[in-house]
Amino acid sequence: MFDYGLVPDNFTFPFVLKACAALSAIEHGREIHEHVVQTGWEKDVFVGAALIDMYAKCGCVGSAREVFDKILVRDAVLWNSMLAAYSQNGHPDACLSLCSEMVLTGLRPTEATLVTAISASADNAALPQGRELHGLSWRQEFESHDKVKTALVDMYAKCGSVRVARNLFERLGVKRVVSWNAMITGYAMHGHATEALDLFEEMNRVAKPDHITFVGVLSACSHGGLLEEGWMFFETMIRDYKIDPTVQHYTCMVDLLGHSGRLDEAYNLIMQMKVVPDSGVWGALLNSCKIHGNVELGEIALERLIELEPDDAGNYVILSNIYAQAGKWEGVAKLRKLMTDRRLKKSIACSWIEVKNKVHAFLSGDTSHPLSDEIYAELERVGGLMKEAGYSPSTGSVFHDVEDDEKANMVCSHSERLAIAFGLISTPPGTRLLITKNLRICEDCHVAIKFISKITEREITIRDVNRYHHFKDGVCSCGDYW
DNA sequence: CTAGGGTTAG
Repeated sequence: MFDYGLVPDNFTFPFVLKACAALSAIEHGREIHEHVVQTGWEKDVFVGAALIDMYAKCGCVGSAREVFDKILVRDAVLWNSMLAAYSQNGHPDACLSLCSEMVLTGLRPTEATLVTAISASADNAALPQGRELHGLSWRQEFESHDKVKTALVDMYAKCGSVRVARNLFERLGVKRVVSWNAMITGYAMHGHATEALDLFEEMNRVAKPDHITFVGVLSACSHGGLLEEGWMFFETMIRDYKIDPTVQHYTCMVDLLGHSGRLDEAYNLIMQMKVVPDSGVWGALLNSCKIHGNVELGEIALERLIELEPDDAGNYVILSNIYAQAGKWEGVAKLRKLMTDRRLKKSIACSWIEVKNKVHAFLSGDTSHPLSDEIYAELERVGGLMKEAGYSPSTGSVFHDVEDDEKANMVCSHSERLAIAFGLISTPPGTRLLITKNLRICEDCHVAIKFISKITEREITIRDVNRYHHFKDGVCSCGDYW
């Protein structure tokens, strides 16, 4: 175009920027951005939205925001692009606060605004926020839109209300593949394997499952420990549905084999698969090694994980736990040194609970809550009842568990226990407690919470980093492997 | 005289 002496205009840029976005070609994108500035189109909302989207798809949220801030007369699509930029780059909270800012300017949200914001609140596992957006959808008369409703199905499932999700799902006008996928995946993460598989059968009569559907189905099998069924679905997917397995499918299979204790088979599967193994696959293997106490494969998995994500402290901690369980203290010491040398800090454990539409957050050993004294008193009271019922804090491996190993003899002040105690004293008897946590639940807390659920006759639901645990009457829905 | 562009759920 330049060779012909032509100057691009406001219609040219969006096309070119879309191409940059599709290729994640950031250098080209920045070059085009310069042309935009030179030709004076930087205040155009169409060009601006395309620029924001390009930067977002290249992972440069900061640059996207600069573009957004320079445009003072904004339309809804410009806002939506910026919301999506945050959402796609793992900043759901920024997405949500920008959404309220948008609403405050008086601009009417569009379908895309709601879909983006609702999915951000799903990522945040923030039920109050999600509910608020549900209300906003009603008021703006978008609740009947199937896209918005599917986003709500996903949000309610991810925020712990599977039944509400199912209800909305049934009220969808047209169930599209994404809608089925949202519901199946929702059941899977709650460990409701039967419901997920029943829904898959039902889906087959009316829609064609895609590769995401199978991620849901396979993860349902793995969370439910259904080894045979998992293999059957994996094979049918390839043979009958002609879907090539992706890393995500392999991750489910590794998890499935690993959970059943078939670690060598899991390792062999990774070695022979035709796609490049990512941190998810090796992470699944490492986690299975932790469950079954396999030091040798755990070491291999960590080696690969260090190559892929050297700064993720969680991986080192898991292998360290495996060493500790096996009594290999020199291994524990070696990893601890490795972590200090690399200046790696474990992420701080945090749990939060919603009570009366308000979120209360707790850190491990936290004493900052206004009701702190009452919370610790309740922990002590319940702790006494637990001892009578036969609970004794596990020793040994707990000293080096996922969080707070310095104060391991005080495991009873782990963040989830504080959140539970707060829930117990601030809700009527029998109310279900819903807690979200940023890390895995430690072994000891898992045992303890089973006791608490029985003693207090409460249903306790905890969302872990990767799945839900439903504690009821002394049993957890994860069947004790997670 | 006309056309053509940006955002969204699993």
